[in-house]
Amino acid sequence: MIKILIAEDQSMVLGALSALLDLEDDFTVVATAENGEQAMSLAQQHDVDIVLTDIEMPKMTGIELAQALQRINYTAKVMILTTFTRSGYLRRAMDAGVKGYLLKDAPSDSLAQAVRQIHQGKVIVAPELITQAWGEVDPLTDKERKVLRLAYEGKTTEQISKAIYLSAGTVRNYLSEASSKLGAANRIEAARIAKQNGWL
Amino acid sequence: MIKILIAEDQSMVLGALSALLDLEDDFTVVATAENGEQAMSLAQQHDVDIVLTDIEMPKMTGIELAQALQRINYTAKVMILTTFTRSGYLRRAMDAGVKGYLLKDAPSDSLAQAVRQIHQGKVIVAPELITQAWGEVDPLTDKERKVLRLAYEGKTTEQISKAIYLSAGTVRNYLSEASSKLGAANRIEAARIAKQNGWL
DNA sequence: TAAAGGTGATGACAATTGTCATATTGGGCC
DNA sequence: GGCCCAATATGACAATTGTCATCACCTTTA
Repeated sequence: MIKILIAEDQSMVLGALSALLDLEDDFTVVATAENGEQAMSLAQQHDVDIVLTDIEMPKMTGIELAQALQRINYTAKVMILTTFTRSGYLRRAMDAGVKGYLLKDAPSDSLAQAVRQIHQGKVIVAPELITQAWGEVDPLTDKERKVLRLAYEGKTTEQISKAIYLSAGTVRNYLSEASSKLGAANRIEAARIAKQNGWL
Repeated sequence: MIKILIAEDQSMVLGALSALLDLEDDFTVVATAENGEQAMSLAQQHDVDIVLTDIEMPKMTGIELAQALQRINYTAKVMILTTFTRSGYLRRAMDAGVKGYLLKDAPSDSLAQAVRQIHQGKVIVAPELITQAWGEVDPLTDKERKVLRLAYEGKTTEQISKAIYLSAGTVRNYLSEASSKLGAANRIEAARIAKQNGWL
């Protein structure tokens, strides 16, 4: 019997996934969580084989969850199930020791199969992502990322400079540099590109 | 037996929802679709009681689907199941004759109950949305919306003006007007506000 | 210790954007 | 026809943004 813990912040989807996996005779969903923190504590309470988690969740993302589990040498295999096709996410997930990365776009009957394969020790990555995975690397520095994130929210140069304690001129330099690295014509486009690649 | 058609673009979620609803003895999922167009044609082939659909889908949104079904006097009751809490969406859904608007955040066991109630002729709206629903009305004109959408993508005034065959000056006027209506300091913030309210 | 490299700041200039007042145009409609 | 209105344009000006060269300070490292 493969013991599964599911973490997913949309209750409806969580319940539905749980129903889907419970249909399999060799699976049992031992616990469910609506955020990463809860999943972390439930994982420690239960004996679990597979942790199936989304990425974007309140309090703790799925990737942070994987990192935290890795840090305490937790033996369960972590599997990401998400909509995000950003190569940045995949890379970070692999670094966190994740054993599977599936997309919610994949047919629902492929999930059970993937769970079994990962349980057997294989590593599964959504085919759509394999090619692009080792493509471009995030070219942004931390400062550029931070500045770009604020610009993305519509903050002006002035507001950004106050928010992160840098001079307005420096902020503009970072934005300009980011745009140029990303081949964008302005801060908005730059932010969109970064966002699309999971760099933001 | 309540006959259900499900439209949802994420296969995994579609399959999971299908599994969830099939657990109920009085339900039968007669068809599933991955976009609105497909749902439209399947609805016409099958005899269906409830159409359960997401909003954002390729080819045809859930709201457009509801409108199309309303136009041909299709008798099935349409139910929206989505993540979007934008009041704009809810309003447009109600205008399209939708009988239920649930959030994916709601507990999964509330879905079956809602389906039954809607089947009995009730109208169900997620409680989180009821209060804000009749709040602010979309203040944007069609042109403003169109211009703002392009600006949101990082297009410059010049590019926008070419895309929609208006002078650059007029585009700037529209953007300025939109910002002022929305209380935003610049186009980016304006676009974000509009987006948040489902006006974009 | 000197060279190299990273981080942040400045100044200058052009381009773009935001704002506003004021045209122009082409319907509806009395 | 004449009037009103909405949609679109223009021009002018200030503010913001994008770009670039250069400088000042620290660390790191050879």
